[in-house]
Amino acid sequence: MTEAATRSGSGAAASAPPSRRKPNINDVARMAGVSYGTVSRVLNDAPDVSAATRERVLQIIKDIGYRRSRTATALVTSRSTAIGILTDESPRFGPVGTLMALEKVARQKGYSTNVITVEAPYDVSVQKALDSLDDLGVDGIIVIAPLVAMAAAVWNASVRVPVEMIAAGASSTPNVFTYSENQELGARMATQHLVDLGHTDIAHVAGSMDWFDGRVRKRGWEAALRDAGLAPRLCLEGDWSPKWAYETGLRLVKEHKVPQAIFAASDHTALGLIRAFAENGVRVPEDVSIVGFDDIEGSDYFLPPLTTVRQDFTALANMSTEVLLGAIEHREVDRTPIEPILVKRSSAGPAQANRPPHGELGENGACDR
Amino acid sequence: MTEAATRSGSGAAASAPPSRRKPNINDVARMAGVSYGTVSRVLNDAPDVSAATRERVLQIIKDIGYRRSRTATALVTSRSTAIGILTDESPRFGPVGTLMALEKVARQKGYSTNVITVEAPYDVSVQKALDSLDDLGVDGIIVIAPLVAMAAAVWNASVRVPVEMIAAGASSTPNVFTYSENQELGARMATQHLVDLGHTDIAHVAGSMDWFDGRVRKRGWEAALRDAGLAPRLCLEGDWSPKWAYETGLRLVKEHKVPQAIFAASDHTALGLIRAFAENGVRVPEDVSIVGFDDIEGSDYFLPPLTTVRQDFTALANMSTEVLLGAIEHREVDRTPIEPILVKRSSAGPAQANRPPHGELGENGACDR
DNA sequence: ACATCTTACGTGATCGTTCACGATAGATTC
DNA sequence: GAATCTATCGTGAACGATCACGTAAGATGT
Repeated sequence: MTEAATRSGSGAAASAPPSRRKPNINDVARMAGVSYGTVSRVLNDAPDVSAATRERVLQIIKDIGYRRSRTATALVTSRSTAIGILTDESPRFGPVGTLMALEKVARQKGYSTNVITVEAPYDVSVQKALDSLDDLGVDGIIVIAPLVAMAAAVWNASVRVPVEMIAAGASSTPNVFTYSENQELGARMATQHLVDLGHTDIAHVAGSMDWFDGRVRKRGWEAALRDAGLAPRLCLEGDWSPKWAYETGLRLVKEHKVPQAIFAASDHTALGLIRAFAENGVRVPEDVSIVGFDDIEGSDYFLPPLTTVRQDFTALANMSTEVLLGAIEHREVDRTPIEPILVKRSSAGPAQANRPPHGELGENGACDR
Repeated sequence: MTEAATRSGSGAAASAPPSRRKPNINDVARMAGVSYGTVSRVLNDAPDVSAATRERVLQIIKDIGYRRSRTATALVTSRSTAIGILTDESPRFGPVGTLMALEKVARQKGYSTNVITVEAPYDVSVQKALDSLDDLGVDGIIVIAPLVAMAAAVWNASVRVPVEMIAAGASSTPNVFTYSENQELGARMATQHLVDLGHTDIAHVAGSMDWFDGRVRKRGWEAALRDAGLAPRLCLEGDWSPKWAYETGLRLVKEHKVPQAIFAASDHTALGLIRAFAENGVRVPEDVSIVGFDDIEGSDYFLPPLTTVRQDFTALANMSTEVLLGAIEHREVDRTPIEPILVKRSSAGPAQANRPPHGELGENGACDR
């Protein structure tokens, strides 16, 4: 642990420092022997300034460490080059990954970010957050809205700037446009993988239908089954928690309803399932194949390592900021959704000939609770 | 999925909307029949304004939906009521939890947040980020600095505003003061729990010594052992990953060096260890007791459910913003660190009489790589 | 009735920029 | 050599607030 400040400026942690006033555009102008207007021109790479003076001004700027005040610029231009990000307060895997990626991408494109988290009940918190963001003068807003209720609040809110919602499979409105990764495709890929392995009895242990992710992953599962000419059978809706999944797994075992294969709506769900099965001598993947969704950290070290679907948050962030910036700057951009990828590990194996699909349950297509 | 905008303002998603200009302080003044100075006074609850006009102004403000421009206020007061948060780009459990909690707490105290993520090499990215935050005009900065290299970069940087670093066990400098949860205590509690269970051969599968967390958790383990009159034996330093822990666990099994009990530096580390043991018939907790650190989501559904140490991120965020705001507003605040809590589940059990501690290895206190 | 003090409000300057114009100089044209 | 053009630069106003003063009217004291 080295000591401290080798650099010049005196830090201000302890108490009010005498630290010299920050230089402004007039200081630069004076030192360069020009007017502030000219400095402003070089700052904005505007024409009408000779190469010589431009060079001189630039040099002074570097010398005295001048930095343009974003506040003043924002005030006069009424553009802040900042975007607002709204997200749920729970630090869930998907939203957080998206958030971090979003900040990085936005910064690379010259935008700073203002993050505000919201919580239920959304109708009040979302409008308040949107207003705060508006106060901050953001040029546009990206809402990470995994929850349907949260999205609804956004739809009903009023904002003066462009709003983009990252919500899988949600529809756009005149006020709010939507972008997302193609999670339905991810779910299809997961299910298709199980089909390819020879399974015919593929259940879905779903997430919450209060979440777009839950809805759309279920839809993907159904679609893949349909494409394969298979009937959807067992489908249980939960709340994403390992706890619920564990209890569900226990019930499945007790009622002898463990299917050949399961597409779990998330890795956490898969985790609970696996534990319930392991405790009861049901082997994965020998007795039941499982594929998850998310590829959370550690999922490659589950017992067994989990076959799952990975989303590319960086790509998602890239595309969605591009889309928002396009709306802000009035240009058309491509909006094709990101495709997730299937990560094959060992929790899903080939169908066993000696273990026929159970036939006593599952009213076609219906999802139990 | 309801339709759209029930509220007044016309959203701006599609293209440039005609949306009426935002009202400013002069609009309010005119409508209330007073001068902008008076409006400013009611805005700031300043004296020298009669109850009647105050009421009238307030009503107008509400009626026309006036909201004060934070930009203009920031410009003239040179205070933004915003704080900057610097964090590592990797969405790790601790930092992310802290980040989310920080935003919420700051907002509740009337501050908005500007988040910037940094990545290695830190010496350049940190100074750049600090400068950006300065440009944004933040009143203070909180750095979530789990990595020693990141903290070093902060120490060497220069900033004009108060900087607080959340870094477990790091020391304060004149420029940068430090605050953190008491992770050493957490590690002591974890180790002490193992001692209480009757174990005498307690190893530490550590995190990375490039992280404060790694350093301080190891220190806590050593201290607890010392207090119990036990000699520190096996200690392996890793990189937090389940992968490394898994391989380490495998090695331990192969070399017959599996200790009675292990304090794992993180839940992810514990996860890798458990898998290696499970694959080789070493039972947890019967053959080896394990306690982790973090209480990540799902750790209660590991096989077996993990005994671990939980940190209260909300409390941490509360205290640390309080400390920063104290520095900004020049008042003294209490700085006693937050205490973590031990969550007892089933991965740590009583020592077995029939399994004596191995004695053939571990050069006292030394940590192997 | 005069001076003085309060209370309530208006006014001007200011923060650090951008932007539209106006002004100056030298170069070019006839 | 006068007129016009172009390149370069300076100036004033504006953005939306805050804050220190200035000032008018009514309350108070003698």
